[in-house]
Amino acid sequence: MTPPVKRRPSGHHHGDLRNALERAALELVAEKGPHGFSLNEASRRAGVSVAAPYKHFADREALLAALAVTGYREQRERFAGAVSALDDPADQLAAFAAAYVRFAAERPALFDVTFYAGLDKARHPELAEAGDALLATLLPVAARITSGESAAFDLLLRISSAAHGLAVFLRQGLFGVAADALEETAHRAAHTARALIADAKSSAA
Amino acid sequence: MTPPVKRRPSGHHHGDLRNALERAALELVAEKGPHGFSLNEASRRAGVSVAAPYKHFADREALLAALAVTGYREQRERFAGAVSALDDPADQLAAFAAAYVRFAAERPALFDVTFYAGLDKARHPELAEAGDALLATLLPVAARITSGESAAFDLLLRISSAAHGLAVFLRQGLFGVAADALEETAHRAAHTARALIADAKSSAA
DNA sequence: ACCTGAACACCGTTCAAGT
DNA sequence: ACCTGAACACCGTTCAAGT
Repeated sequence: MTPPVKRRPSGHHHGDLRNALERAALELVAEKGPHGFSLNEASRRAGVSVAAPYKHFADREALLAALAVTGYREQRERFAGAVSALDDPADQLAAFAAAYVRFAAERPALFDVTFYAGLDKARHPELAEAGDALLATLLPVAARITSGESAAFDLLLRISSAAHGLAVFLRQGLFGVAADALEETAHRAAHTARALIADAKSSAA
Repeated sequence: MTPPVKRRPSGHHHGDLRNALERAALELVAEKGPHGFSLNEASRRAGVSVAAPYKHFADREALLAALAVTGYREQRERFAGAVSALDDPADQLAAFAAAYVRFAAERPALFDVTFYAGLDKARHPELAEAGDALLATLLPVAARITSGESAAFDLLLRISSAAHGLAVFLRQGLFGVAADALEETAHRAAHTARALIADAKSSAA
């Protein structure tokens, strides 16, 4: 039997304060929204002083940025999974669009932190990198449909922005999109993706 | 010559503190982003005590909600203008999509407050109303293209979410969309709208 | 009716000090 | 190396009091 990890030598921590803080932060966002997160409250939940986080994160924003990187990474994994499960590139992009909406619905706190925490990309280059990695995963798929790299980027941007818009509407209940209309909205994203693919093909012809 | 309005009887205000606070708030958001706004700083800029705003707004969120209503209203005006300048419904919806992107680029602070301030619609029914008013302006246009109210709503939702996604990407510099690529992005939104219209027509046929 | 002054709990951040 | 304790400026909000 593994010993319980509850006791920690007072004055030190259990060795993974960084992760504990990230988890507490995500909890807080889930409970009170991206604005309800405070470093002090997260410290309290992790059982440390309010000064402790500064040994692991430069400031409040840096913790959020770390979570956002996690968000991008999980998106990339989901998208890669959706792509690798199919063969036809149009099917793959439609699945990507649906997965985008599903990510927002199934990981709402992570989605909000990643896209709604007001993180400045210029101040957090890791975010730009994570975003580029996402793009790099999908670009080859789009390139199998279009002729030319530029057209592939264009198509991918259109599908992504349409999926993002639907994901945001779903998250915020905008435009009459009910928060529980996940399947309908995911289907809508896939449908839109197919329409944009058809348009890209007819433009190329 | 109209007398300068600078002097105010100390102890009272110039009579429009509410507006002065809203302007100061929008200034702050423009300067430091939607999270950089504080009621105290806005009070300072308006030249009143930190308690004064509470005679005009229930709390910090209520001020933001008032600004968001302004945002929806200005959007509606812009969209109505784009629609009334044209005759063909497809042209009108394409112009609407382009205007959506332009609003984000030309009124960034207002766009951010309206969509990125984390306002809870359940707690601010005025927001839901303003959003519905927007929808009501565009629905008849979409209905001229589709057969049936439900299909019109569907088409409008697709065009709006695509435009919203592009607007967000432009505002946040996501997905390689440069912040200064306004015309290109507006054109992209219009193009996407036309593709979705074509798809709606072919689905109906 | 509209505003001030003072107060409270809370937050982000810093820094010297402890182990 | 990693954390605490105490401190600072700042914030949202309340309330009694002033005119």
